[in-house]
Amino acid sequence: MAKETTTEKKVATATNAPHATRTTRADALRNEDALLEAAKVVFANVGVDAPVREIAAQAGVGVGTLYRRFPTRSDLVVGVFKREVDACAAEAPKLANAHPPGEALSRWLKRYCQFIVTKKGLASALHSGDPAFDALPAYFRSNFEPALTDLLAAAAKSGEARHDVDAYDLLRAIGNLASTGGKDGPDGMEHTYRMLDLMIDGLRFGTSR
Amino acid sequence: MAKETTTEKKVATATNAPHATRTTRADALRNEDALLEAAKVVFANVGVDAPVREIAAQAGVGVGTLYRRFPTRSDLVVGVFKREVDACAAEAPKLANAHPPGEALSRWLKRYCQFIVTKKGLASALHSGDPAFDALPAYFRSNFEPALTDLLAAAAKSGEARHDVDAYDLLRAIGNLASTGGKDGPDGMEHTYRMLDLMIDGLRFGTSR
DNA sequence: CCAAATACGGAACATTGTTCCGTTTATCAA
DNA sequence: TTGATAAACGGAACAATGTTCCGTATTTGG
Repeated sequence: MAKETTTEKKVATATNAPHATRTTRADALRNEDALLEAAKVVFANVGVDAPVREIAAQAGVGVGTLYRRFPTRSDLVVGVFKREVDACAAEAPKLANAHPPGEALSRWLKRYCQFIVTKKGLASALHSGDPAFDALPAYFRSNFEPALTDLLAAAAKSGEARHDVDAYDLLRAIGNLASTGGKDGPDGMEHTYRMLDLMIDGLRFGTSR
Repeated sequence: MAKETTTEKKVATATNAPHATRTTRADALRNEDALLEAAKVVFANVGVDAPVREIAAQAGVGVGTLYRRFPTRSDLVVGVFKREVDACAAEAPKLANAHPPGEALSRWLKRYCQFIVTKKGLASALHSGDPAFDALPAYFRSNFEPALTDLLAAAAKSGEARHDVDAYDLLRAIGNLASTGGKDGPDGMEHTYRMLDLMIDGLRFGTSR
């Protein structure tokens, strides 16, 4: 019968397909994630030129494993960047579920600020001319723009934001705002957050009169 | 002589100052220059991350000598940059002596274009955030602006250039012009030179009416 | 020409990048 | 469950480069 106990993902052809393609091993997936997490930490602490060994150690794997998954440093940088973009973008719908539209919007914009600031180290690498990074701006936009568009639309609908603000414009504006002043300023990120609040007030202006 | 073995570095008696400061040795000066010249060539061929050994070899000295004179790579980059600025700026008065004012002006601007193009490799290093490079923009300006100001003034006086062009504006404009399009374009530097000629024509416009 | 100061060269050491292969482990069919 | 096998692992070994150190050579001043 249907053998529901062995719900293998691979379809064996009628008689036999000895070992066409196995599924990627579970430990490999785990290690890939551990490496990205480790790289994120080490990049933040030591910089994007941190020794490969240190990243491997932080991930608890050997350098061979690192090189197998990420043959070049660019691969690792790209991986970390995309992972962080994914994580940040993924918070938008979560916040939208957990809070009123205006609150969700302002919380996510703050989260986005943090993303910008912590990725400042990577930003310089992105502008290094390495063609491996060419696709990242598009990735950035294709993830963040829809996320913010939804938040903005919901907030506008509930009267907590104006209707005439373009998501991408806002992403760029806040990106510039947060990339100067950084977390190492005289008062940490406070200045950035104050500027952000100002901008959020601006978003509200003219609504719900 | 009291103690044959202990006459180490005794303090000179009051009557004389034995060797307060010697002049730097001639070979040291020669080597410093050789290192800068070698670094210029190697940076151009291999990039600013070229191996230290290669630069030392090109200069015909040991790595110890290189490190003695330039403890960090930044020191070497700064040295090369300043040396090239000096060389380029120094040509202005020479050209002014050898040619009519208008000709001297256009020749020097062409020479300046070459400087910009060949230093494009260094330019990225300059914007790397290393504080060692902080002083270079000012050095650039303090050398080039007076040089060009003189050329412009002479050309204006002889009716070969208008009077209302600011030297620094012109430096920046031509710098931007030359830094895009570089020597590796489809037709070498020809495009850049054509644009430069256009600008020089613009300088003449409205004169000698 | 001599002695001292100075500079030199490059071997030795340190750090980091990269490859390679014997061993371990997860997968899957029986 | 088990065993064969592909997949993945770890880290030693090798390679490239950065940096230091010190015995030797050269220059300077007298």
